[in-house]
Amino acid sequence: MARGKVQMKRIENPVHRQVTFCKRRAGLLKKAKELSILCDADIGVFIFSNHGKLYELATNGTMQGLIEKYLKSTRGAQAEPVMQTQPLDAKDEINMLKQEIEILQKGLRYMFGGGTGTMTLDELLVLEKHLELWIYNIRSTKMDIMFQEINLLRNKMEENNGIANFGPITTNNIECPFAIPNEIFQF
Amino acid sequence: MARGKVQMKRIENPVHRQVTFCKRRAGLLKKAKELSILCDADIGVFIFSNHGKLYELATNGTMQGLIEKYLKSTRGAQAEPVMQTQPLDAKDEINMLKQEIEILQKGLRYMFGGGTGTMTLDELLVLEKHLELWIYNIRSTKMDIMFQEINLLRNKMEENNGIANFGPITTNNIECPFAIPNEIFQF
DNA sequence: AACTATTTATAAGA
DNA sequence: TTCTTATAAATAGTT
Repeated sequence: MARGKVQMKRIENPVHRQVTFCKRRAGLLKKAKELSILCDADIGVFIFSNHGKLYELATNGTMQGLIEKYLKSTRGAQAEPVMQTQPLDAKDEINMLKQEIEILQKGLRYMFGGGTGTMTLDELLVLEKHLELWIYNIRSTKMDIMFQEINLLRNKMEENNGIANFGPITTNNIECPFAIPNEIFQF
Repeated sequence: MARGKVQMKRIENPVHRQVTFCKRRAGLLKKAKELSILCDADIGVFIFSNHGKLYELATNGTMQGLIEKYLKSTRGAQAEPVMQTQPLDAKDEINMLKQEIEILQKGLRYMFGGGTGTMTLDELLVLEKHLELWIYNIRSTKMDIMFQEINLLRNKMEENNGIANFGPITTNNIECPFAIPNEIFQF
């Protein structure tokens, strides 16, 4: 467009092509932005260079949002390639949540282990002890909850029959390790 | 850009805006096509007019294909066949993951709050399972490390005495559940 | 839509 | 890449 007309075909010289790509890419994105502003339009552009690098512009909100809008818009007309936005959203959300779980777990590791991803034997021992304590606490709490529930049940029964006689109480995997004093049912 | 510079803001006159939209839209799509041809790039453009009408260009293949490429590119190397999971499964998975996150977060609070929070029995069971798995992984890792160390030690001893005879190997709480073949000490 | 007067974009060179 | 500049293209305002 300057210093000579350009032939509309692939530029074979790679350096030349790269330079032109840079310049025209910038130009295209600028034009897109201008159109969007002047005419209040919503525009998405993505450009993959011949080596696969992505350049993008979404004039309003995110590219994700625009793509969804696009898919909605097209499926109305075509009636067939439908129902694709939902799975996309879902996939995204799942990935995000999985990442979040990763992070939480990493966070836990940091707090207990004290840092690195590759832990030493000693660190592992410390972590293991922490977790064992944690599980112990969880099991205690489970016990507490079950006792409370038994207590409630017991009180209800008392209203009718007087005090019943329970056998040994177990939860999931654990037998209650101590005798349950009757006082526990009486506050 | 001719007969006067243009202010870079929304054109308020609707007729004027519509005309400019037409002209510049054509220009943008032309530029996109040219860039694609000249520089061997893969370009997607979609334009929604302010009244919601869609204009699009996909320079190579379909917009669908481009969008998939885009999503793959932005999502990192996940490279899944993007559009095919069942929405219901996805929703289920999302809910499960969300619940899991809740539980992990509560678990953190629970641990650092010194024990009791307000976790339900079911939540405690889930957390317990997490921790059990975690401990299992820790113990596996410990095993690996110890085997490695034994291996090193063994090699050193070989330099002096030849092959020694180890008894059953145990780590903290777990006895090694299988016989260790002598070959393991010989690379 | 067509027609220009101008502004922009940009090819080639440095 | 970036800058420069001659020229090709795009396009704002008008018809």
